[in-house]
Amino acid sequence: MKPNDAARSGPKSGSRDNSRDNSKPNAKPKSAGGDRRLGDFLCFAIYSANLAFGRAYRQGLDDLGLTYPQWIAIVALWEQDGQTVSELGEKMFLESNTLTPILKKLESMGYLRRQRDPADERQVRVSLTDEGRRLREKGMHMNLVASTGLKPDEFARLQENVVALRDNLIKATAEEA
Amino acid sequence: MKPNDAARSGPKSGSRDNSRDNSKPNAKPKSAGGDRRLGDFLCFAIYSANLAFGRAYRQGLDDLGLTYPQWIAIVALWEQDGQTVSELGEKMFLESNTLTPILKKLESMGYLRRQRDPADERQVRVSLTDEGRRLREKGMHMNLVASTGLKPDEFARLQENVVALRDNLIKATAEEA
DNA sequence: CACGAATACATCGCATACGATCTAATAAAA
DNA sequence: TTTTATTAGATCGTATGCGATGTATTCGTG
Repeated sequence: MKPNDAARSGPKSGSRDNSRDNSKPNAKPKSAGGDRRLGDFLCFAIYSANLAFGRAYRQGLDDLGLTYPQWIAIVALWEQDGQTVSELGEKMFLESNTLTPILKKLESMGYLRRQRDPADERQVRVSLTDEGRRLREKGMHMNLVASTGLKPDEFARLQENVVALRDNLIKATAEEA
Repeated sequence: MKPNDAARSGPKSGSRDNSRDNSKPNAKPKSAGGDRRLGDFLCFAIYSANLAFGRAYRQGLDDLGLTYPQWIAIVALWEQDGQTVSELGEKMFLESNTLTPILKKLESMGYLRRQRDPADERQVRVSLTDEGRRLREKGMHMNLVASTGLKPDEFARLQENVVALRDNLIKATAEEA
């Protein structure tokens, strides 16, 4: 089978039409209306930084045999055990449609238990098993990437600003509903 | 929305202290080993901020009929047309396994063309169609969320720090290979 | 108590991410 | 010039995110 039947052949002379070369508008367009370059988007900086973190953490997570969201769930449960799916979701900023499969997977791996709350059968309480706690301890010793290249004060301020940004975005998004 | 406290009437093995206290060691554990709370992880701040951005942008993107990575691709191609898949991937921090399906989708929507470079048939050059450019212009006028809640100087510094963080992570990850 | 509304999860479909692997085309070496 | 290695995309399987929807349980009101 051909690797690609589309995108093949074409009138396409050697001149690749860089006619559209917007490489340098003029001055800083900034937040005017939108003709900004990719590098000017804060959202893209966050998006790509998140990808970078995922890759930086991959080795350590592979050693644990976990994915990133799985690890987050373990950490969150270690902080407070017996949370409901909703509560856990609030902390992880995820909803049941995303969280349930992750929790089921972790349960199948033996790291946690999911059980309906007898007091309210709608709710599912999630709690770490001993093995899950051991995994969390194991993760302690693995310093998952320290190479942020930021000075301590920059690091702290960055952390605060990112959190503030996140919370503002969430608030603003919720408001316009 | 969240009336009850967790930790109550757990059906599980009784003696687990739900309120997992985590006894503050003394000072900031920081980069020590890892018994940090979720909120102390910079990676989690970035991760959740990225989720927040995705939600904040969703309405505007829905109006365009695009997803977030699709929109990024359009923006990147508008900056420079006729890029190869690799070049585009470098800017978007994605590889062909992720990028190809996105580009194929955008092609099927009529926003871009994918054609093998006659000079090197291994490469695929991607270029916006007129319709793709129109979409980019349309996106200009939609100021996708301004509510970061940050003062301009904070915003700029945050942007720089996030970019620096990302690049350092990538460099560090590449080095240990 | 009946019954519709609200709540808490779960399921489904689509769209990323990404490791592993494949193919075709080109480059490098023998 | 064969042979081999490298390169650029594409494909596949797995795991998120998330909108839309389904289902069981509980709540609220008459």
